[in-house]
Amino acid sequence: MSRTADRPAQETLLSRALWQVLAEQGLDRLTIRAVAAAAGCTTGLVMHRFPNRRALLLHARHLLHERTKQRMEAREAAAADPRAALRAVLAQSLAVDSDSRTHAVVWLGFLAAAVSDDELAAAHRVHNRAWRDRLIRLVSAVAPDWSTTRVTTAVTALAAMVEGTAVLAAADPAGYPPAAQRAALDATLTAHGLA
Amino acid sequence: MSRTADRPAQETLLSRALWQVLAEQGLDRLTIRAVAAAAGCTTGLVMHRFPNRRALLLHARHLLHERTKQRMEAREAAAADPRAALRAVLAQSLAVDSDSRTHAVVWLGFLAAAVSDDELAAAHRVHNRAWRDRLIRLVSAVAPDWSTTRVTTAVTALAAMVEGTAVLAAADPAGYPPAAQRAALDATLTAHGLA
DNA sequence: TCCCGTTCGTAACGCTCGTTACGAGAACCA
DNA sequence: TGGTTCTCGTAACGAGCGTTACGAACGGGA
Repeated sequence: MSRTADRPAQETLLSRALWQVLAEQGLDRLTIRAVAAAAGCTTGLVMHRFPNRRALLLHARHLLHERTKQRMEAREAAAADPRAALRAVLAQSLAVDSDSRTHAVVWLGFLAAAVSDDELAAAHRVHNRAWRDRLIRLVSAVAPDWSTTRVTTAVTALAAMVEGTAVLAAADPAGYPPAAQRAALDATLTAHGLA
Repeated sequence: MSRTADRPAQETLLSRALWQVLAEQGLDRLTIRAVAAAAGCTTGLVMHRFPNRRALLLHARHLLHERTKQRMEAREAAAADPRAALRAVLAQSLAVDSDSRTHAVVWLGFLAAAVSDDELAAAHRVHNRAWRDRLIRLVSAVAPDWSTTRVTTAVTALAAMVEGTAVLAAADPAGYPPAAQRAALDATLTAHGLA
């Protein structure tokens, strides 16, 4: 070792810079130079931590997954019963404050990039499958007498509804205020008999 | 006039090339050279029809709107009653065949680009507002006794559900087959009492 | 204290991009 | 038929990108 290398501190510094660039400028402007500028260092350090730009992208995708998982498990654990857990987990996808809005923006960016990038598409499929499995478990707990096809269909509808709300709110925050997003979610849960 | 300039034919040729590049390679790879290659001409012709790349982008955005509008009005006009019209208009947003899938892919690209592009964001807001107004009209026709807040909340939920389904299917076609998308839509309409 | 390995800033290379300038060629008018 | 004008292909420029190479700075072992 030499030259004061504080690895963990640099990791978090670069991850924060990565997230910031991604939220403010979008996926296609996630350049080595932009990350270096946001982190207050030079491209040399960035390239010393990541072999190439692609690794930077995949690390950002990993960060997105980590943050999503953390938030979801915290919400589910804090819920009193399955109904509250289902609503909390679904509401976590909405874009209702600064954090969740940037989260939705970053997610939208990776979703759009996945259509012409096999690796990102594969990552999306894995995480989306896990997300659906979680919802299936929760819906089954709330409505134990439903058939599996009814459960999966309801989960598809619920997942699509919250993700759709999130991306629409990401692109038009003023048109989708938090109250409207929550009202739409509550109306959907009530309509499906899951409220 | 000189040198055999068939304007309308070139317009459609370039529009088709534009759409093809957009569907196959995504918004960020929509370059002058890529469009010229897809159209089988040189960059000179493209730059003679469009002043710059931005005009190309905005024309593509306009194309997206035109195609959406055409498909929606045809479906609504062909419906027997308001319920059928509502379902048809919502189902038009799903990604169930080759055309609607590329449509969803292109729409997803512009949506993601809108978060860091004021002009595209404004265009998105205008068209999304018109889309919501159409849904409000149809839902009001199906459920005339609903309050306006109930109608707008239901419309938000319905719009988010179909757009969410479309973008999820665009990113993971195998995970969201046409039957699953239609089943989710039908379940949602039934749950809301609008089937 | 001297040397060495690690760390990271600096600068360059090649590539692709948008954009511009210029010239060749075809239609049209005289 | 010669000149003019519009059309469009060709080629170049500068900017920004990912990536690489190199060298300076710094801490630790001898």
